[in-house]
Amino acid sequence: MSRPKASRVSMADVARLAGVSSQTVSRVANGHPSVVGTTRQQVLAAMKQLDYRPNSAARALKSGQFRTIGVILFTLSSTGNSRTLEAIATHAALQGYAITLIPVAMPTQDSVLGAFTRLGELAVDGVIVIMEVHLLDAATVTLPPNVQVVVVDSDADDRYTVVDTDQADGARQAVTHLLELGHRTVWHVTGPEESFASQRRAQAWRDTLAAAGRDVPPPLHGDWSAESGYRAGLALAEEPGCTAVFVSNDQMALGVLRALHERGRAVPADVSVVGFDDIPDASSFIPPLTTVHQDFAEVGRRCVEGILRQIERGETEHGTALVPTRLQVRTSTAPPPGDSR
Amino acid sequence: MSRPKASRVSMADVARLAGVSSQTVSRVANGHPSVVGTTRQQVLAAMKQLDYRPNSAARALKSGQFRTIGVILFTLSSTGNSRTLEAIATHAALQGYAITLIPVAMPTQDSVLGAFTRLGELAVDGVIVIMEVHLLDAATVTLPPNVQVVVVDSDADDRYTVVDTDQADGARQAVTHLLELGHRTVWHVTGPEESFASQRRAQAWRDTLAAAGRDVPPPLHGDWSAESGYRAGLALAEEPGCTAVFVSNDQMALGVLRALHERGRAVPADVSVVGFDDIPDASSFIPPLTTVHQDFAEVGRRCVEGILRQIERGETEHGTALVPTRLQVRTSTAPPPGDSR
DNA sequence: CGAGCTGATGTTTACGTAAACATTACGCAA
DNA sequence: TTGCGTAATGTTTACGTAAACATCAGCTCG
Repeated sequence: MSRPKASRVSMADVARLAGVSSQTVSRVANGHPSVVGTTRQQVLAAMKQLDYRPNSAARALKSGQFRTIGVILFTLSSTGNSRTLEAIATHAALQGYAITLIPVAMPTQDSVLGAFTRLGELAVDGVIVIMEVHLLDAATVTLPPNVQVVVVDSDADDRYTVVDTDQADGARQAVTHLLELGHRTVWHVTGPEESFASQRRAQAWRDTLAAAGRDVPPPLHGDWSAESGYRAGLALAEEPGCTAVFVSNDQMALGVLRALHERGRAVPADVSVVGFDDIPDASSFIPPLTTVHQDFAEVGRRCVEGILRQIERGETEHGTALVPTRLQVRTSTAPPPGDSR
Repeated sequence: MSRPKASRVSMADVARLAGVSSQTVSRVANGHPSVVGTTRQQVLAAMKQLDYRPNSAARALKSGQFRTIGVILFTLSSTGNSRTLEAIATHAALQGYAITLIPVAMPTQDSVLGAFTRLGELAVDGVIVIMEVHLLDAATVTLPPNVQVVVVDSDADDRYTVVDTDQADGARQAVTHLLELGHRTVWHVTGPEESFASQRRAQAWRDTLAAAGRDVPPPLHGDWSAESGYRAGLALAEEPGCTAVFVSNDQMALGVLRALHERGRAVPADVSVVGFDDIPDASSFIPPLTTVHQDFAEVGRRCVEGILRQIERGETEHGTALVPTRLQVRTSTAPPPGDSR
């Protein structure tokens, strides 16, 4: 085990060994052009010999930039959040930025406020918020100056740059698919009320049915969890007229599938089910789930792009970027029973 | 929108407004006892008025500590990793530490090496590695001094502090449960070869069967994905003697369930299935899955504890902490067919 | 042949904080 | 009263880096 006492090697140490000034070392470290080849070689050799590593704290202090992006989120337990985070981390690393995680213990304004307060002292150049913005409103005042914000899952709001999956179009594709199979109408299991994503999926479901002149059944409410989907599914199993369900995420769809199975309603023979997200497991549900594919990687990529545009180029126009979705058809959907097509 | 030009407020600014020296401001900021009440009030008022926020870069430069922990991981797509990360982030925040995420694009030694090199320039006091350590070996040399390491999923190895779920005991519980139900033996679907977790679960499966004097069927190999579990499940469905399967994680178990269902083998009437992890969705599988519950939150908590012990108290004894597991019995397990108990 | 320029390198300084040391002022004991 | 200790606060300095400015040598061109 190496002794931990080894104090850090600084530019001055390298400079001394290489017989140059520390400024020259700095120039070599930052790839400044006006250093002649032989000098550069000496410095590089000295760096290597001493195992020199730049001190990011000093660099940040001098430059005022941390090359770090903070990500505020409530939970990693949803596939969407963790996949988005992963994509953000990957793309940020590619651009030479680090990611600092700022978990919010509970989705209350107080906790969010606390997170933002801590953030004030944190070394970040920008923040990506993966959370409903209405929780953000009260916190705005405490945001430090010079810190940029990009938001996922937001109300359309010109105070922030927003990146989001095209929820409405995804829901429309799901409902249209079921109608085209011949179903007279489509039932719906929503996510939690506070979620803008859930709201938009529900609204698009309603609109699509209305546009086709169909009845709009009362929506059932879930909370994204498979368990809540199971409860909704039990209720749906009691509705004899229900032949098609659009569930607001895949986990709840899993619960719906189980409830229907337990109640003896076959999927897709009796009831067709469509989910939303296309989590990796969806293709292994019983039966494999037809679902709206979300491109989380793209969402993450655009978040990083957006925040870097603000940090590095000082752009402040707050646009909304919608990432398209795609319906992934598997075997949980079919024409309604009695349909002979 | 506030102008982003607002340059940061420093201690000197606060000191000027409060009519004290900047050192007094520093003392107030750090809760130093020897500041009299009235002075403290003045300083606090000035801080508030100017919206002062300490500059963490300067603080880190001065103190040599970043109050930040780096977390290196390969992917967030597995439930275990993201739940562990979440727990780490929560507990670190509680202790006043921030988390920096260091994603490794691919699980190759080169990528890991790259991550560690970047890490050298990164502002972290310690690192938690959620990854098989054999990928770590080549990278060790490049680890900066003064950076402590805690490892999850490791070989027993006294070079690092290791925190891990008690894989072996979990697997033993799973197999014992099936044997006690009356099954003559238990088949097994493994995770990827490189994973120590998978290796240990497989070894414990083998040992438990051997200790009970049972035959050890050839293990089937998966890669943690539901799809790979499905393929293993298809093979198992062809084994008439197979009445019980221990699958190395819940996602693969999901695939096994689908394969058995498609091949007309009823679970648990014909075949019993046990998983590992107890992901939230496991209770909504068809049928709800009996599985080994992992306490990811506890793993995360102990990781943070371990790394802080090294960072703050300089302890360097490298122990291994095993977090216990618990068998969560649901309805995917039953006595074998023909068993009349 | 020297003025002026250019390219390479060195010197000074500032970033914001906090440890170490210095200076007050006040109270209490001799 | 004087001297000394102590509590409260101020002053100096260093952390490692990089921008700004300074210097110096060599070279071109009138």
